[in-house]
Amino acid sequence: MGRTPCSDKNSLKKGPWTPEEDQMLTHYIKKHGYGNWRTLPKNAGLQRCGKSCRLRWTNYLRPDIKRGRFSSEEEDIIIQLHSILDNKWSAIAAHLPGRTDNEIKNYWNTRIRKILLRMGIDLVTHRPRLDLLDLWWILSSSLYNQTQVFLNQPLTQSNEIPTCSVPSCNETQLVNPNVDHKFQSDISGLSGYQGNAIVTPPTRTRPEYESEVLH
DNA sequence: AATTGTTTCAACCGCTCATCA
DNA sequence: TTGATGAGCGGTTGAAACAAT
Repeated sequence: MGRTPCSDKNSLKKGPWTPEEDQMLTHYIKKHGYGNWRTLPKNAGLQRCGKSCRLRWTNYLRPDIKRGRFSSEEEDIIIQLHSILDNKWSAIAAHLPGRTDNEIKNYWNTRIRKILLRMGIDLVTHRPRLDLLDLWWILSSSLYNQTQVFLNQPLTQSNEIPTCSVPSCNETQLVNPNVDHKFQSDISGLSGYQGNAIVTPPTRTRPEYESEVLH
């Protein structure tokens, strides 16, 4: 069915709110409550649609809004709830007093999401991405073997790099393939990740890791 | 100092759901 | 039961701020 955008009607104003508009909306709601959002803008003397007024009020003007950076405790909650609720931002926001769904959604998309991706963690399952793990496994094992063979072998006249086969899983220690230096600093600011995925290199074999971490 | 690239976040859009006549 | 309407949600956009070169 669909719905025409409210701003198409009566050439209502769009874009950033001015301090005057904020004041008019706040004053009206404090005096009358918000009741019907559709009729509110007209009653409050605003050239905005009800939807825009509701969004401005709930995401910015509401007196109980908590502004500023998310604490590490809040990050913990967001990450853990996201693993349960997925992108149900309003449901997640219900557990974080003073935070809006929009704010949490933005925070997830701009910060946490990137960190988890860099860690090689699947954003849907909150588990390590095994496709990346396998790829890294093959590449690193191959490189390791090439190095060992090369070091143990007398120099050939042609200086060719010897070829080698990929070892079995049991022979190779596991580290998280996507850990880099930037990640180390990111994760230090992400105390919340209790996730299922961080592995301390390089003390475990892959089968141990899979049985311990992935299940 | 100027330019370019990246990040952040407020705001919009389109859709679904709930309610009511 | 059905269609109209309002509220709310999640995805996306774009401008401003900031960082890097």
